[in-house]
Amino acid sequence: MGIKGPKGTHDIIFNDINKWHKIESKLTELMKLYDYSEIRTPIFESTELFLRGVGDTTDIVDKEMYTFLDKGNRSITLRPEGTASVARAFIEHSGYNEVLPSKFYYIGPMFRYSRPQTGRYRQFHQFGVEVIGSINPYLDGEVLELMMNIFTSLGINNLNLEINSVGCPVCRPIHKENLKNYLKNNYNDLCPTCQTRYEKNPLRIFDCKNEKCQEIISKGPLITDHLCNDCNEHFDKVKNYLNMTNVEYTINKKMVRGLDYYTKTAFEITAGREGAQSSIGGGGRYDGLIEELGGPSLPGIGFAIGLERVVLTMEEQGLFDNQLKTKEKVYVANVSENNLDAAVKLVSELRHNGILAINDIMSRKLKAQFKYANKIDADYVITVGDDEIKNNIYPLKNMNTGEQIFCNINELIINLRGV
RNA sequence: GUGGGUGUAGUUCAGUGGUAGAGCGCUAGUUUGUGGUACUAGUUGUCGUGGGUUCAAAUCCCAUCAUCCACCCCA
Repeated sequence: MGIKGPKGTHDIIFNDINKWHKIESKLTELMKLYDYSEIRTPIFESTELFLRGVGDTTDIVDKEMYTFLDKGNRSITLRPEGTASVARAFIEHSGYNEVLPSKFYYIGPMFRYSRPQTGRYRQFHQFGVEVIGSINPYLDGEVLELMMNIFTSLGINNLNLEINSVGCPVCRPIHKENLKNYLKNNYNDLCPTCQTRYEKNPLRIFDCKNEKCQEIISKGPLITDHLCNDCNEHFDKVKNYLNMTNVEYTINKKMVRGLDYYTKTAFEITAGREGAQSSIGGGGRYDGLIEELGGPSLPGIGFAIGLERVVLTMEEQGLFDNQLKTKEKVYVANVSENNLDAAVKLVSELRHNGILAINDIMSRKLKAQFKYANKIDADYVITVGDDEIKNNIYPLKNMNTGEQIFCNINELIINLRGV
């Protein structure tokens, strides 16, 4: 069978690339409207960046990183997410000395070592946005509204935005202690993973699917009910922004997110897919991250969306069906091998006049060339033969209507330029 | 990392112990320089890989790899 792509990777090839182009062009179009600029960071970084940035109690760092030593014995990791790299680049290039806030977007491959399944790959692609330098809750609102605008602009239905506040360094430690005190009595009834969570990161017990754990945790204290004044006000203003801009959302008081750096606003979005991998985007505020990575104390917020999942969702919702062709296609057929040179010259001339034109490169007979033109969805066929060359009169056939008109080369160009 | 399903032509799959198959696709042809339909012909396989059982294995058994699905986690 020859060599196959490594486990968990996939090729975007043939018709599929058009789906990606459609999404990507919509993304860049929207980024211009919101005035975000692209940032391109390396796909590998020092392992330490993710240990400190993402957090070493997270599953991503714990068991999903592609880490290796390079030839200089440096520990390198293929990026599992984008935020840490953006933060690192921002600090490294003293973004804090530039006008704030910094508004970035990125798009590119991410890498996580886990068992592949629907909507999940080892190399997958994320689009993400990061804004650094503003603590204003209306920024949270803007970022959320932007994310929803992306999905709705792509035509995606059944969107469900869930938001929550996970507190800040003032209120979260207190809540953590409360939670631990509450859970102490039920410790033995927790599942084994939650028992370790109890020690390392008790908030994540909210994520457990185990019924018993859910029953226990559902009676426990919720962070949202014990936020400090600052966090409470912040959360209220975020909700206000969403209400003003008609963004629908639900509050999920149990949502905690898998990355350690989140503070205050956290959110996640699904798009109606049943069960597995329904999440197509998520993010939150990370007010401590820049400082944690050695920069000044600057707040930040961002989100990432999983492009494979967007493609999947759009396929399921039938959003790729009537893709508009961007350009009309002209096929120049040659009656015999003798006319090939003339066809090539004509094609070249058409192309230099901004017309999409192609000619036979498979030595097909005339009839087969027409079949081919049909298969590749050509809109027009020009036939080049001895008589045409001699008289400078070429048949121009409209492949959709079947009509054929005759004109000279200049008229061909004039006719085709307009289409 | 845990559990389950599936590996046969480019693709979707049939074949359950006895000569390797079908649809779709692709290529060509159906006389003279014009496509979509129809008809005809052709095309690609170490039946995932390695071992075992058997006179005989695509078929049964074991292993392995790949892939898909679910859990975990996330996008």
